[in-house]
Amino acid sequence: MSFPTLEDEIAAWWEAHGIVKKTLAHGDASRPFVFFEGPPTANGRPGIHHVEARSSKDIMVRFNRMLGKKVIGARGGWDTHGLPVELEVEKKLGFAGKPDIEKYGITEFNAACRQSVWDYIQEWEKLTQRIAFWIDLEDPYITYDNKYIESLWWIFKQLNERELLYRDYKVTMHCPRCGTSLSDHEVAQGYQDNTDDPSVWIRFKHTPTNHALDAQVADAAFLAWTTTPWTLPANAGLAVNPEATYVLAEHDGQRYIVAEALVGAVLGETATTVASFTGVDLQGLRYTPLFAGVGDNGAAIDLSSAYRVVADEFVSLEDGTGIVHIAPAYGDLEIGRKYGLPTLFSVDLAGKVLSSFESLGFAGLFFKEADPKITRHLKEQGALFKSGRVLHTYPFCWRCKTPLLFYAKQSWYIRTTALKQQLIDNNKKINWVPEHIQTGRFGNWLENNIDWAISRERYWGTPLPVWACDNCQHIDVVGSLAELGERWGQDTANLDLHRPFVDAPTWACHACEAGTMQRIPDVADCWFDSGAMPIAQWHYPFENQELFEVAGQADYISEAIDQTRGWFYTLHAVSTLLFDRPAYKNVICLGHLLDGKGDKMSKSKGNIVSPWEVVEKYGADAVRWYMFAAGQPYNPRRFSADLVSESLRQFLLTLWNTYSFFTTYANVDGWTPAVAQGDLAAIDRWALARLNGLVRDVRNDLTNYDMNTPAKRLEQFVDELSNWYVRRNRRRFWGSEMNGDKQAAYSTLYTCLVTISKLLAPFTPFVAESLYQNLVRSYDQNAAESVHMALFPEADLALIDDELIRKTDLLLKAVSLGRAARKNAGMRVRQPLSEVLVRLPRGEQLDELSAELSDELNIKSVRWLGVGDGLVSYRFKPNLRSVGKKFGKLVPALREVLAGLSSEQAADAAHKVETGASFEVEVEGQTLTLAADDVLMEASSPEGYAVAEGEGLLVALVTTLTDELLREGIAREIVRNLNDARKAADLAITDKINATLGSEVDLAAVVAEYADYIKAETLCENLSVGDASANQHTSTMELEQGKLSLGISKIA
RNA sequence: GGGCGUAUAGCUCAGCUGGUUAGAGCGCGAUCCUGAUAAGAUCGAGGUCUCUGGUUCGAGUCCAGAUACGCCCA
Repeated sequence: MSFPTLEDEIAAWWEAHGIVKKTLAHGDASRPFVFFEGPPTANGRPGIHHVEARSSKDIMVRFNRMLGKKVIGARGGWDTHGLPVELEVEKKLGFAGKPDIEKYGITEFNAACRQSVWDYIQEWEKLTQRIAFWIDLEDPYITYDNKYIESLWWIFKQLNERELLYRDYKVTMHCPRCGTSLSDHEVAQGYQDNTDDPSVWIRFKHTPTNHALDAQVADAAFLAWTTTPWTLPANAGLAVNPEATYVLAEHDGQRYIVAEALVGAVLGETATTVASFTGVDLQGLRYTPLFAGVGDNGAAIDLSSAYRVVADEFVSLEDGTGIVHIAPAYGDLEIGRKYGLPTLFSVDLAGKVLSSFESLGFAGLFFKEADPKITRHLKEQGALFKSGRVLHTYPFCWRCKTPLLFYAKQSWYIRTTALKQQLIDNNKKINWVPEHIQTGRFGNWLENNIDWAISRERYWGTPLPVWACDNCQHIDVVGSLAELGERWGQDTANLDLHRPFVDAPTWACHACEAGTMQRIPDVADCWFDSGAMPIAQWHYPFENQELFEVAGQADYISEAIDQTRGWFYTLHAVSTLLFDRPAYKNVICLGHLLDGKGDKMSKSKGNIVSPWEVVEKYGADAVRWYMFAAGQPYNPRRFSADLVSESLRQFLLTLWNTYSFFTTYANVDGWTPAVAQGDLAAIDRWALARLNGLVRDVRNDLTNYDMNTPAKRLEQFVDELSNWYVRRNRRRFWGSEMNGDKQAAYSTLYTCLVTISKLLAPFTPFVAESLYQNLVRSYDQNAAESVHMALFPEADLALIDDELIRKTDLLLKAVSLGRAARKNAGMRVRQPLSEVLVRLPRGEQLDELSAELSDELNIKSVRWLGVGDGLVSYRFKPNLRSVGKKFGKLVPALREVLAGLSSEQAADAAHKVETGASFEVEVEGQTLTLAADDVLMEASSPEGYAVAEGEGLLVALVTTLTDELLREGIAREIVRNLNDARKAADLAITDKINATLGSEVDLAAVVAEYADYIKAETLCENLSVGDASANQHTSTMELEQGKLSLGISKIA
């Protein structure tokens, strides 16, 4: 059995019959199920984690389609813009940064980017198909399409009209040499430990205004610490921790304000505390600026709100002075904005000190070189408390090793904070799997929402549709190609909406009638592309307006946890901004797949598992099944190919074996499902009860977006079907003529297999299809053409006989104990025994299943033990669940009292408990009344039997062997060995034989009594005793009496 | 540094509102069963449930703190 081969055949059959297309179109349009495909970029190879993600998407889509719904949005989608794409191309072209791109030409560069995003498209499509993630790959949405971009423009215009689009500073990590901002990812690559930097403590002299503490802190100075003296000319404020304690301390005749926790470290032990304050009280105090503040590009700036103390949680007391110098332009922009501090500048984008500081002698210096000069200047001004050097971690450009600047640049923002409450409220309407994301990671993120910095000074992306007047700064946001054409006065039909073509249209500003409207150079954050996909994939509102009414909000999406602040957020933000509703109703947030050692898979570690390797070896279904069954997909999980192999053997092969058992005999008997179901035996009713319970549960689980629990239920069921139902019923399928009982066995197993094929369809589409085609379509051409267009099974609740299921569970336990008892007594199962004694838990009886028990254990009779028969004694334990609440602290003593009951007391108690009556015990001087349910009663082993016990059950075997039993045992040994011989001789199961038993052992009595039995069991026509003839296959078997030779020959 | 999550047998994972001897599968050893089985059964070896403290008659489970790892953010 090769699953990969089977899958290839099924895939070919799907292809030949157009099944994927038919299925995608299938379903009741009045019951839509909307799915959003989170677009991957195809400029890298798909990994095994993509198999996980795509399987998780597929299973829910398939399931809902099988509920009869019409799935909308099952189409491919490709994310094509963004910095990662640009970097990839830069690398290929050997570029060192933006100047190289400008030199090369934006047209050519963007053409290269457009090309590069498809590098691995074929592999993505192949893998998507191979693992049967059924989406329309012929009509994907592509984020660089003009139509897609036009929808984004429409969104920008909406936002602008509602005043949600604005321009402000944003701190970026800037390389002064390359003249570009770096992405977080790039910055992370360039941190260097042990960077030698200055470490200076600065005095900020208090200035009295109208503050309550003015008098107290008169003539004192705030002490702040920094390792970047070059930012001091841009200082706009000082920050303290609102909850920390600060002191006014005297040191060398000077007064300083520092955090109490750091006073020793900063001022030394000799400092004396004059007064102390809570941080929040210092808020609003003012100080004398060190430098004259300078605005952006040297512009004059309103300084009325500058040079004061603010209080914020972010201030730490671990190092420094507990007072933090704030330079909004160089890293503290959020704080500056939060407290209304102006954004002052000291160096420009090339890292050179601004010319405004000319008179101080350090203008034009590179910021690192300016550090000592600035420090000396401060010393001369008396503002330096002390200085030194420090080794710490600092970021450098990963390309050119230049130290990076935190730099506030003008940037475009979407004012998401204006809709913070709506974002939070809409999140409450989303069903998160797992739940904790909703209030945890995602909820917290929304609570701390900051405006969305939407612009990037890059090339390959959706151009912001913002035109600005070069004279009066008037802004015009363009919402469509048509609008652009109108303003520009030219036809835009063939205009590529990418730089540099989109930069060409200009027009006269009608606000000032002097300037020219020119597009700002920025492109959009590519997260905006994917967050807007619900709208842009349909080119809404320019097309598909009716469809969008339904398709604009997803029933289901799924991606990995790293998308919380990525796609999950951008979808949510765009949908809330535009429509004030969540973009998706249900979301499964996958955990990451880790490698065999628990490490993250990454290219750099070289521990990526290729999906192809696993899929080719074990098949897509095995991989899919592993993804669903191996654990909750939202937990991080370890992955290795061996684990897939295990899950294949464990589940798919067991199922397959059960299925081949069925087909083998159905073929022998020419059985078809178009006949009456026959007389159901108890075990048939059990199987159908379990099956319908399974259907009910699996349906319910999947409805709740749980894919792991149903996978485990299916594993459990298939295991029981194979190892109990089939094993117990082999005899019913084998040999006898067709009758009501055999019919019942066939139809029961058939029903189970057909139902499983449908239940499995969302999980393992190939195997499910194979079973379905052979079991259903081969008999019924009117059935749905593919299992994937069939309806998901519905449970017949009337068949779920819980009582029978419970009893069968008990029976299985008794069987298991019986096998253990046989093992303990050294009694092989083939040797019949005379009697088994079984003590069941109180109130249980298994009379109607006793035949199953004696047959399975090969024991002639079953005797149920009761309290009155004197064979066993009893012992008691408290039933903690009920007794704990009643007796509390007495429980330990009660446990001892019960354990120490005399045999008379125990027998007496057993009689009472057996009838459901209560009994009394003395515990620590108190008389406690114990109801029957307050204790657990266990039977103790009777003497002289082979015994096993557990879970309230006791099984004891009578091991005395009579001659009669021994003869039967020998007969069974012979049957077993003859059947082995048949197998060894490669006979078909229906071949008839002649058999010869050797004469080494006297078997006259056995043969006389059991010849018919042996012949029937082995399809033997003639059974003789003597020497095997020359044409017979011979073998030898061991009996207690000695060796016995066997010979068999096939009857032609 | 912050938020969120994870930690149970050699491996991969269950363990419901606190309850009796903490389970399953794989792997290992032994024995057995079997004309569907690449399977299965029984027994065995393998656990200080990451650590420390607390609540409780009772903690893998609840609370607090710590450690390690992952993701996101600084």
